[in-house]
Amino acid sequence: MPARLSEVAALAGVHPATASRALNEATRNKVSADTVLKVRRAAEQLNYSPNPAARSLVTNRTSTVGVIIGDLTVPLFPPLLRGVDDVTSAAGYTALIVNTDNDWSRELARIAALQARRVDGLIVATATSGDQADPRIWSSVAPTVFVVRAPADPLAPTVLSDDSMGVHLAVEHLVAQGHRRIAHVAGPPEISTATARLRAYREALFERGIEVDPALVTTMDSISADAGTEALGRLLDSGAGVTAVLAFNDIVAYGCYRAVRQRGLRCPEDISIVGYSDMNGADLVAPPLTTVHVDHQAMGAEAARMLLGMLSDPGARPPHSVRLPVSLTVRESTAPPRQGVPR
Amino acid sequence: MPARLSEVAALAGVHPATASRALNEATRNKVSADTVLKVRRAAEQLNYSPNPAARSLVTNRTSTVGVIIGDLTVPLFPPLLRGVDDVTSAAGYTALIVNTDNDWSRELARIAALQARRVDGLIVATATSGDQADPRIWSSVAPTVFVVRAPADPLAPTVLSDDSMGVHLAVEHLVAQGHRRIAHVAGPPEISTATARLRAYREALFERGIEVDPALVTTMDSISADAGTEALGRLLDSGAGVTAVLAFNDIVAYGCYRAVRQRGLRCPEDISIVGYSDMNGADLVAPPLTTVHVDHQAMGAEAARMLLGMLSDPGARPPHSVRLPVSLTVRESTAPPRQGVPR
DNA sequence: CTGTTAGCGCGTTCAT
DNA sequence: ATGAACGCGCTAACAG
Repeated sequence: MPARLSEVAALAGVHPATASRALNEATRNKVSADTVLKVRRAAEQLNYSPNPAARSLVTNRTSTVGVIIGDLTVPLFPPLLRGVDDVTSAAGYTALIVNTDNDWSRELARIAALQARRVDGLIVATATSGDQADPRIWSSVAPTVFVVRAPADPLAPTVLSDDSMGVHLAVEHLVAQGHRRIAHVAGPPEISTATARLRAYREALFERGIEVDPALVTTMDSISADAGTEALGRLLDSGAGVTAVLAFNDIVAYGCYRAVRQRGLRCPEDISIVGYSDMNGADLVAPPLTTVHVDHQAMGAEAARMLLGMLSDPGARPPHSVRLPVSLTVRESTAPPRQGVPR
Repeated sequence: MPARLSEVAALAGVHPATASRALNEATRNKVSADTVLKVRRAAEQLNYSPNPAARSLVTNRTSTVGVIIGDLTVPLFPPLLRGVDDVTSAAGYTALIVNTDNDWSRELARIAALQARRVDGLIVATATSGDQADPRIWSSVAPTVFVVRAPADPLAPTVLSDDSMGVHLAVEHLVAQGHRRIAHVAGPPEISTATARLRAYREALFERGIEVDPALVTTMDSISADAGTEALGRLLDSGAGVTAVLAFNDIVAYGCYRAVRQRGLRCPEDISIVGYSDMNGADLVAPPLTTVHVDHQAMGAEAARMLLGMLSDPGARPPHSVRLPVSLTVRESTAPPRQGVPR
């Protein structure tokens, strides 16, 4: 049982109210310098830490934020949570992390649990662009920041990465190596990032004066290695003359590896493959994957900073959404096409 | 602002204390059946949920448990947390997850934060067998269950997986395919699982009447793919005549893949490789990895159950530690040795 | 079975 | 600058 404020006050020889004022940043100036010192000493000596329940009860805040994610085993989430945790815990907040399993009813249940816990704010990484994603579902619970996935309401505070930039970097890299027949294995259109990357892919080719051939795009209806294998397999068998592939993400790229191998082709000698995300382990596969590096930790940190800003100044207008830059990590899954660089 | 208990009571036409009794499982029997009904109806109508701060203040419990892990990006943790979360949240508890980054000072700071939050219990997945790991550091904060890693005190409640069983399954599989020269790329001796697996490796060979050749064991001083590449490389170059390798874990196995490839050998045709953990993605590498499957989700769930048991009956003696069984997932990284099965 | 009373540990008035 | 008094929302002890 830790010490109470009254014990600290007694040891310091002051009234509990004074001790409270001395210990709290905001009210410290209403107390003489040396009583502050006495109280702090006493607190330290007794190893005092305020009872958060008692504090919550009067301040009506919990210093907790809920973080809603789909599936923790998806490799983008651990670094994202790390980023969130770094800034929240530095500010004295605790993150309550919730796994929805990408199940909407489960998500609703967990939101209710977070509400019951009286979280001060919410960081949501599960919003999809299509369905029932009315942002009020979250923001009626507490101030909310969206991250990684775009919410239905474009005005809601959001932290995304720059998909357009990533795709342009990838295409740029392939084109510089001499590729002209660059395929795209796209994600399902109800995922906002899938449509964004597809659009950027077309743009990037167009800007470089390369024919945008619809035959070079396959759309998966789910995101998995198997879907990638199947999708690229079709493309390869169609005789479209592909020399390079931009996969929707790293997992799909792994599936593409398999499709290439199954046909007795080699990566990168016969086909170059570029992933997206630079997930944990992308350097360990064979060949090590060239991929767009997304700094998910920075995204989590930025989302947390944004949310804490909203909490510290509830009156202010919601902050502008941001789109963080990405970079290209070149490894060994890309090389010039067989026939060499045309001149 | 959610409804308060007094409002529910007013709507139901009873005293707040009665409403409280009606709403709480444990005291419900002290109230007539139809007042329970009235109160529940009122609560539902007002969308009542009790203020956890107020409740904590009087019950002196927070219905939270702290979960301490090393690094969330290590793939065993996400499923483990999932297991913890499943059972804790079903019991009305919230898990507070803490990343120590495998940094001891950071761990101490986070333990302090959890203590400040008044967690009811602790699940610790970071204890190493060697150094400063006095279990009292944790158990002085709250009742504690250790999971995945063995604490210094063997009597502390712990959930481990059966390393011996896993190694025996792996060796059994290799021997059944005709391997006799089975190497082991072992982890550093200060990791408790490393010594356990090494011991089991020797045992398993011995029990099958196979020579235990010290030249077939390399010890890494850190656990990484690079260390695995380097370690198996030495073994391969030593001319010890290895036909199969048991790696400390999957990551190390990936490193072993590289060592094999670098020498122009092939897996599994020239060298069979077995991993340990069956981490996310082990089915996606080439060749898909044969590995000992550890059910980390089950371990997390079991640890949580154990902890909740301790919390619900503080008087009882601490529960016995358990060691959960593992299984072998056979994929394509193992095959009979080149010269075929000797008879 | 139900109402009354008290108090959990704090921050915040309002006096002094 | 400090002390006194109050109340946040809830459960527990005690009456009736």
